[in-house]
Amino acid sequence: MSDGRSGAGYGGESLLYLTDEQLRQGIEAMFFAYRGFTADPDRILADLSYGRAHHRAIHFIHCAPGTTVNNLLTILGVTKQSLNRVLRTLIADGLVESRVGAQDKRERNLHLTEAGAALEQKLSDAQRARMRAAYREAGPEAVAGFRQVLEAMMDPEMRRAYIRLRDKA
Amino acid sequence: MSDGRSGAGYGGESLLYLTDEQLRQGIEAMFFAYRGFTADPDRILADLSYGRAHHRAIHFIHCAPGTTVNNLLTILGVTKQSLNRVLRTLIADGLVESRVGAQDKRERNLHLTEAGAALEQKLSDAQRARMRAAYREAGPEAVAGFRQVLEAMMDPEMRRAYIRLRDKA
DNA sequence: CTTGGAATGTCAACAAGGCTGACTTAAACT
DNA sequence: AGTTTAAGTCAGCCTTGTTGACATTCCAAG
Repeated sequence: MSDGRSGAGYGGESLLYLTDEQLRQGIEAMFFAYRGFTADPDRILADLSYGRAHHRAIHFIHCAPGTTVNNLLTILGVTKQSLNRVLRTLIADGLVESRVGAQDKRERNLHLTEAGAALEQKLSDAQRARMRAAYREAGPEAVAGFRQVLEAMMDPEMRRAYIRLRDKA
Repeated sequence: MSDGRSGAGYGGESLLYLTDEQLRQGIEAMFFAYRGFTADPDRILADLSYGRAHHRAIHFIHCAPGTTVNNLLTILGVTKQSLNRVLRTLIADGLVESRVGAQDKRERNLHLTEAGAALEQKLSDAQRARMRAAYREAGPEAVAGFRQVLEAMMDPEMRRAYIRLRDKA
């Protein structure tokens, strides 16, 4: 399994022969890049004594206003108890509003308040600024490739969720 | 290379104009992809009651055998107390060996034992398998772009560390 | 109509792994 | 000799994951 090289796939193997070393570099690139990716929002959140979990909740509530707790759970891939803790503080702090469902009263529909939307804006401005700079530096074709590889790296279920969100916009 | 258009409704021509929506999609792609990226090793580690922190330590000790604690600290971006907790269990479990430095006896040079190397192999085989599949699916040019964007997204300091590791190999 | 099961959300307690701060030890440098 | 540096330790805190127990609501079968 580790002759330092990995087998060739169907078609065009001469162009795509992936050594363990090349793959290892990709792994490290993901590690370091993800750190950069989260660094700016993390700094903002630290001042507010929130964490990355709060950011994720705010992000997806912003993208899908009125979503239920269960929806959010699936997207975020955490337990409902874990999410609930974060949600509770956001609601207590007046950033998120939780309305009892109209048809099904078991559900809660989640929305950002004005204050919540303002924080969302601040956080994503910071994150987008870095992303924009990286996109500009790398160029359009690199960006297309970037997105293709990321998509191929997702778990199938998450990939479907991602595509659903993408196409809705 | 000249038509520059590849799926995903992402036209390269629009890159001077990076809409918030396009950037948001990139942000979500990073989020979902990173989850996939860590999923396989996480499963293996859970059975051993280790966590991602142990994986990272093992990974970088493997890449730079004989590295010092201080080096590792800088690469991983955590405090020595945090790293020490992880390192202590790895040493106690016989996966990592800590040798007093030859020239500077204050330093400790870290190496994987045979058992440590075996676990490293198992973890990175899993992670590489996914990476390889994603690379194959996306194709060589996408991979080049992927790496370029990731590199541009890193903090400058981490970028230097990344390049140093890359060029050493 | 009632009742039992499924879905949804909440509360409590615990563990991993970050963090800070204070301190020790040993070696190196000046 | 005195200072600085590398490493390790102890204590305690916070965020954010986890399970388990529980309350509420809905719906469908009896």
